[in-house]
Amino acid sequence: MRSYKDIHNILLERITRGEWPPGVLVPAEADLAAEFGCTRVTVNRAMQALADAGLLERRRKAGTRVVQRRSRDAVLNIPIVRHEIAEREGHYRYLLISREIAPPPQKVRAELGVTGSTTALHVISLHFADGKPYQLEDRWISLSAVPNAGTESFELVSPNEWLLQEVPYTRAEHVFYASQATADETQQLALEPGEPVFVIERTTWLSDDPVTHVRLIHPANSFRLVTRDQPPGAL
Amino acid sequence: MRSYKDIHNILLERITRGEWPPGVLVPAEADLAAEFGCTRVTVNRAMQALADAGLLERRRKAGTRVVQRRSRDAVLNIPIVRHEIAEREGHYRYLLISREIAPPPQKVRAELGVTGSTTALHVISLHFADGKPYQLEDRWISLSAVPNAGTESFELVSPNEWLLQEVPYTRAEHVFYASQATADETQQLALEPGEPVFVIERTTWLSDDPVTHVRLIHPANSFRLVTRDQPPGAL
DNA sequence: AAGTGGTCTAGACCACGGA
DNA sequence: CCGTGGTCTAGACCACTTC
Repeated sequence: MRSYKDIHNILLERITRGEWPPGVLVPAEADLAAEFGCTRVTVNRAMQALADAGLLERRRKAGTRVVQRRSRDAVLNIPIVRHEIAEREGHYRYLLISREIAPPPQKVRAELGVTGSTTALHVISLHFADGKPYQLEDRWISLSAVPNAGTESFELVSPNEWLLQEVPYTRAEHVFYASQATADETQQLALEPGEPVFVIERTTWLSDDPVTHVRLIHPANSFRLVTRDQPPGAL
Repeated sequence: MRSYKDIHNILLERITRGEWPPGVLVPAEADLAAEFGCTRVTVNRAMQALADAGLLERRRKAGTRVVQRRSRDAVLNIPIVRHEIAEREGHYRYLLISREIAPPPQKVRAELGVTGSTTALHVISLHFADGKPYQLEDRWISLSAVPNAGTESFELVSPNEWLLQEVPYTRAEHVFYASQATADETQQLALEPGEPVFVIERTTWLSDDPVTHVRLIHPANSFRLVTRDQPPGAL
């Protein structure tokens, strides 16, 4: 028996092997159904999966073509720091540095899409791995989107972890970059002056309502992001 | 009429709104089919999409549960440099620095999974945006996997672009990190001493056969990676 | 044993969009 | 127009896995 997964894998191989090079028109569903001795629906299921993965482009009447790839995708998995460190069997420690309600600076207001004198919750905290500073978390939380955050002290649970567990989100944007540590960061992360840091900035929304904006700052020498190893279009 | 996409979106909303919190057992396919007035197959299609996106966990007999999320995913799009710069309406220039066939150093051998005295093609090149160095590309190409590369000069087309067009791949691994530029890098990227750089390392395979390993080095002050803005589990 | 998801078939109708 | 993909239904059988 040929399942749609079998068919998917056969087609995937034809693409990755170069038997069906980019740009080429592949046979119609009906023809492939005949070839594999199954229904058109089964072939459709397999081809849709490949289209979802970005390997095929399908248009009615025009048929299905192999996509000409102009870029590569990398799927990053950004875990909760505590789990990340625990998985490496390191010793984890969390420290709350400050917590206050204040109007965010201009830059953060732009990210969160809030105006004027709206206040938000500002939490700065530090995550240690084996006694050394691993991540500085500088976060603003919208109190209108997350009123519960106002009564959470964040002394024992980091905002990162608390939010991921408590607050659903519909959209997230990430920016990654390298820079030199500021004076504050140098001190809090116990760095040498001028040392590079790796920064992750994230903003999340709950259906167009901004929830939180955070900067996660890591000493460059102890931090790397690695893609989950997942072949494109695998089932 | 309720299509499987409608049902998908309804269920997605129930999850992201918190109506179905993490860990909870959701109704069986048959029940939902009754609720939406459609066949079980249609509900199945919708729920499978949510399971593929990692929002649901399904097991026969045990039923379907909302996943407790322990991390966030970020989908990065890493374009060909030339397109990236062209899209910003910048001026692009490419320069081949060196091209030689040699045995790779230990580190690269480990990445490529090759042994001893196997030789490979080593190409170093530089990509400019508006006259300023933007990316230093330091690449090793397996000549057994890509014999064609031996006859390509790479004087006009960068290896990055040539490979993406010419050579299919089945798997890719990425590592991202920040560091201080080495002496060579400082000189080639026209940096001040000690300036930070943002490094992308990538290895690709064609069905367990290593194809290429590359280090892409960017001046930190002109480079940031941004996620494609794609809600989790969208159809 | 029984409940749940996984998948197939056969036939049907529709929606899009190229010629 | 009419070929192609998109999707639904009804019924069926199977494959797990928990009870």
